[in-house]
Amino acid sequence: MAAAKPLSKSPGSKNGYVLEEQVGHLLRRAHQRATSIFLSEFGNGHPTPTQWAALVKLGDHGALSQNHLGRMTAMDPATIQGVIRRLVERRLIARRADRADRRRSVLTLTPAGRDLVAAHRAAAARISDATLEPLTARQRAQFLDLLRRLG
Amino acid sequence: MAAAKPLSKSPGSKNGYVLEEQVGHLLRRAHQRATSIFLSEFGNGHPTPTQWAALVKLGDHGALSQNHLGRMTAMDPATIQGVIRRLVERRLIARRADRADRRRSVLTLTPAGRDLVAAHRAAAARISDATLEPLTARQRAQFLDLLRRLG
DNA sequence: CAGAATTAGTATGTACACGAACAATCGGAC
DNA sequence: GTCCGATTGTTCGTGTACATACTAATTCTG
Repeated sequence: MAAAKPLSKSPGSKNGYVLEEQVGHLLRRAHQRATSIFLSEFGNGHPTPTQWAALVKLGDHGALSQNHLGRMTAMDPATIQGVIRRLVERRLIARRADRADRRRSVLTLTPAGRDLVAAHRAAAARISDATLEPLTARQRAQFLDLLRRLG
Repeated sequence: MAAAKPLSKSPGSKNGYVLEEQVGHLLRRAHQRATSIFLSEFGNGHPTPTQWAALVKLGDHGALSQNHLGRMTAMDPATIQGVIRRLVERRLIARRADRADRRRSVLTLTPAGRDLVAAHRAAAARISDATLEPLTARQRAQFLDLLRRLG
């Protein structure tokens, strides 16, 4: 017997490999959920998660080059390029040439960008809370700790 | 004092909101890392994580409609559409019309698809292991448990 | 100081991810 | 049996994510 037909019961399979038990799959789903919560809380009025990350970091540090900001927010040069372009188009970030290093452009928040960050800090905190909502306080701390180790 | 200049020291900021302590950011980074490990282990010879998920699920269940498979692998209709299209182009999945329901198309693995899944199960298991490598055995179990609750 | 290695930023191509809108079809209420 | 709501699959638009490849500018090294 055996072969062609799918004889297994629930999620299982021939071997012990069950998709929904794999870290990668679970991480993908958790990330999807986090993103979805973020977008619904921030409304369609933009700042996506990565855009928010760039704005916050720039607010914290004042002025950074594009690639430097990318490193701080875990985006490679090709990715941060698009994120910054859209934020510049929306006039939340300003770019000017760096006189000291002509390869670089210096990024800063515009007044509108600063306002937006200030206005959304509370919502951002709520989002983190909502994302962890299924866990108890102790579990949250544990989870964040383990997630950080995985970095 | 205070105002315009970024006076804070390390990652911190005016308020208590530190980007690298937020779940969403940590999940994004962890997911990036998992994807990167997956791609380097599977080589450039394709199956991406989502393609792998679709292939495995289809191997486990034998025959499914496209949207149904999407639900099982956590992909919305628009996303699974592209994933399946690419797998059909690579002749790893076959689609035929469902006579009972003319909206649906039935998906199955081709022999090549079945072979690929069989040949890569071991590598897939290694990937999950490598992804959890920074954690001890107990931490891994804990982490997976918490991740599942977050689903 | 000249050449080599690095770094900043851009462009292109592929692949998720999802909202929104759509046509075709199915199922059930009546 | 017909209309209505739900489902299947597609397309479009926007936004990550990354490899690769390329230019320009800077820094390192001999």
